[in-house]
Amino acid sequence: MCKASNVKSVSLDTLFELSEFFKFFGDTTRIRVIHLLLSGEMSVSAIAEKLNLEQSVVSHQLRILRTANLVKPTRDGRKIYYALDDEHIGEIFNTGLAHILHKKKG
Amino acid sequence: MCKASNVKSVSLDTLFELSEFFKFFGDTTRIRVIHLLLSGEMSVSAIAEKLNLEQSVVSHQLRILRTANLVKPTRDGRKIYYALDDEHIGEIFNTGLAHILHKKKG
DNA sequence: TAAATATATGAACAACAATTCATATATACA
DNA sequence: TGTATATATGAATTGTTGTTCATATATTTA
Repeated sequence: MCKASNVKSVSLDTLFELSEFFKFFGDTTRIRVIHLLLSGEMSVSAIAEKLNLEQSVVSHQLRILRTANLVKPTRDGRKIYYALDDEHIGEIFNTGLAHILHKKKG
Repeated sequence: MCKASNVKSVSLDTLFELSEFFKFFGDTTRIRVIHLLLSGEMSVSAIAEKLNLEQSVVSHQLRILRTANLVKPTRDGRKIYYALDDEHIGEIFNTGLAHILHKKKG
């Protein structure tokens, strides 16, 4: 028998995946990259320059995001342009941002 | 001159806070606690029992969430009941969950 | 094909975070 | 007041993660 509740029960497995998913947003470098890509695709070198980061730092973090299918690379010549690959990313980013901004106002 | 964009620019400082905020959701233990508290307040021992975790593990993680004002303790006798302290938490949890569930379906 | 440019990646290192264990604090009750 | 119960916390340990540095791969162009 289940207790009545308005909150859906979530499997242990899904909760684990959920925490893994939030981890992608839980790093300054990655969140800056995500924020940048919200405005559109950008090459690795452009990202590095814009964020004032070493190229290898950006590449390493892009690999993490790419492996998780959060960003998608497209090669053009010797440049590789990265774009957000999931329509939910902006929504999650903005939900968190709304919280932070709301908190700042007191 | 600014380039036209539909995406709000966010300060470095705010992006850092945002990533720090998402970190709270980026741990299995904490996300399980948060999920549990979505149904209502619960004592430390009840949380530990329900999640099959050591009491000190739960207390340590609750301290992290408490310090960030994500949960709020209320003492009743020798028990301390924890409840979610921020109305946005459920929203963020559900936004992430929707993404995970959507992904699972393919 | 050689040089230059753009990106990726492996290994080492450093920083950080979660758990464990022991113990401290606080409350209730006999 | 002494004991039991509930929770918190510090220290040590372990596991994880991000960065750095060196180098590899891929593409373009001279």
